[in-house]
Amino acid sequence: MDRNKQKIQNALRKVRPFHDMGGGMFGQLEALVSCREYEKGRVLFLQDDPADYFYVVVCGWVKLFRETMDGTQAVVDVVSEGDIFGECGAFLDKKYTYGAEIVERAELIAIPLSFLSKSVEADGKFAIKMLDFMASRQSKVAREVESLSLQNAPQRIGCFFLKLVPSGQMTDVVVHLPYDKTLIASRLGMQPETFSRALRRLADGTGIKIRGATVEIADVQKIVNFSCSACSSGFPCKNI
Amino acid sequence: MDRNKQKIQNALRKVRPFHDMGGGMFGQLEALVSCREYEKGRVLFLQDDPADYFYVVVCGWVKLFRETMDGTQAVVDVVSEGDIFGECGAFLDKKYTYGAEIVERAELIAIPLSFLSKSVEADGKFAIKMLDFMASRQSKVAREVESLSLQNAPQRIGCFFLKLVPSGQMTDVVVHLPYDKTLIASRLGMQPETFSRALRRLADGTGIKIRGATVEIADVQKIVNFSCSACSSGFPCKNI
DNA sequence: CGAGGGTTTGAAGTGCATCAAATAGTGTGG
DNA sequence: CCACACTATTTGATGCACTTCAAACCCTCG
Repeated sequence: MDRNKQKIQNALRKVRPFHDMGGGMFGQLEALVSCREYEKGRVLFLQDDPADYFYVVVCGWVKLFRETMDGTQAVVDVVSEGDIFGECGAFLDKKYTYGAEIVERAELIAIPLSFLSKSVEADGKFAIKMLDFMASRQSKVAREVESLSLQNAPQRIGCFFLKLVPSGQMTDVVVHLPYDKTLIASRLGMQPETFSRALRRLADGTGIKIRGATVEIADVQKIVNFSCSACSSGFPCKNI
Repeated sequence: MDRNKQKIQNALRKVRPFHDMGGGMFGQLEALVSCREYEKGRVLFLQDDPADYFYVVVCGWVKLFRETMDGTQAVVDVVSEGDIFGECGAFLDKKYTYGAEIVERAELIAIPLSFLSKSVEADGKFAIKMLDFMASRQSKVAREVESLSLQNAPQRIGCFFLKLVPSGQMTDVVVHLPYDKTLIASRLGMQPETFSRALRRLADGTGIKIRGATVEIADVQKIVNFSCSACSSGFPCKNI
């Protein structure tokens, strides 16, 4: 039990807008939350479902998506450790604006949305932190829009890889694709076939080596040159 | 003077998150703000400029954009009456995350960002309203992402027209394009030439008539059928 | 009236999607 | 440990949508 509390506190410390949450606030929170494991394929909620909880990702990957009337799916985001999702349900009509599905076995902390709105209302400092978080999230999404309209398929993949590279490392990096290539493809707004071919074009242009789900990057700068000229955030473009 | 105050108060009443602002808050505000006219072409600020003010649009149109290293421009949004912009500068690094340029002569109210952060910190109810606003803004941008990846050019234009139709009206609507076709094109992530041709395809498919900047829509439902099947927000999809 | 930007049209090229099929990879039960 | 089923990924062929470049047209405004 105590171990679980410790885990939750550690996890929250890494997550905006909770990273410097005071002991008092944590005290209120710990009674309310649970940390659980979820299997791949599990659907947490769907778009327009009434919303009660939002989630903090401790580990694993979660796909956020929307579905059109004719059945196609658009991937809004794929989130992981240190991200939160579902917080949109605290506002608007208390409905989720996207669906959420586990794509790699994940541990999640579920927190009542009521806790979030109460905290915002009662604690001005926390409200600022929350707004700060929302603003950065928004600028992240704005960049997605830009990326879709200004970068071609190989460039978008390069951009995606750059975000996986530990910051500071510029040579001989090995990164691991965090989830299916098919999902990466739809995350980047392209078809799986296009992804496969674009990946080859990227490799030809930057000298990276692809072996299954492993990518060996000899020179990070080559990817920067290849991808970032068509993007308005210079490198490093990690989402603030 | 008094007339100006009246105008500002009326304008703010139509704008989230200020629509039901109390008299006290307005009292603090009125000393700080000004309402001015700006000519077409005027650049208010650029991406990464240090931010002091955010703006409320009383009338006119303002383009929000980002520029890449190779000089291309991505239009993030084009806002008008009832919208605010630049509020992102209150958070993050106190920098604007996009540039702003007047595209149709506009009247704007400039409000110090410090007023915004103080109000959020001091007034819990207002903080909630602000977050509500940010959440709806975000879901709007998420829809843009979706729209870019799931709808083709003529469908995106149809979607754009639907947002110009007064709600409820379903037959014999005449709408007026609010700004240059070239700008609409880049707002929708396409080239002017593509816009021109796609507009014709839309007209062929839905029976609308284009005369210069005027669009005559005999049957709104035809546009809905044409555009909305590839979108996850049903009609009406006005941005909440 | 003439200059300049906005808009349309034409022709040609590119990139991505689609359909179809082969191949690799993964987990299953025998 | 192998055979099988099933999924993920790659490859090929083809078509369409959008872009690009070039030029004409239109409209407005000095």
